[in-house]
Amino acid sequence: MSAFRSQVLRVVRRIPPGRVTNYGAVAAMAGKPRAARGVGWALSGLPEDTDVPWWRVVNRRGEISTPRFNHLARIQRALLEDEGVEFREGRIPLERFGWDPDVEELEGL
DNA sequence: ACAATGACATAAG
DNA sequence: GCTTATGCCATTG
Repeated sequence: MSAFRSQVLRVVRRIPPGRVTNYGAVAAMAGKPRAARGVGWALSGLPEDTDVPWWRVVNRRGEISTPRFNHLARIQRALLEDEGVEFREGRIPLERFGWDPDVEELEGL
């Protein structure tokens, strides 16, 4: 278990329900702004019973980046919709559901 | 240490 | 907007 992976999981756990973020942002919050791929790897090894909301992590376009040939993508979408996240033409409007620490404070004002 | 892989990101055509 | 190419980071053989 690398420190990087622990950080990634810690960050993903902070993502509020009904919101999504991208790998790059998670990587940045984990301390490695360019480790988006590392984040993807970290999430790929998560167990099903994990307490980490990995489904709130999508790619920069707001699309589900999980393998299309796997059930994973399907359950991810189901979980997101269940939290109130809307899918627009197969992708999520990051302008509304995209989560960023800065935006979080702006909205909280 | 090197090469290859991956749930990525960004730039260029 | 889509397809390629390049860069980046962590992990594995």
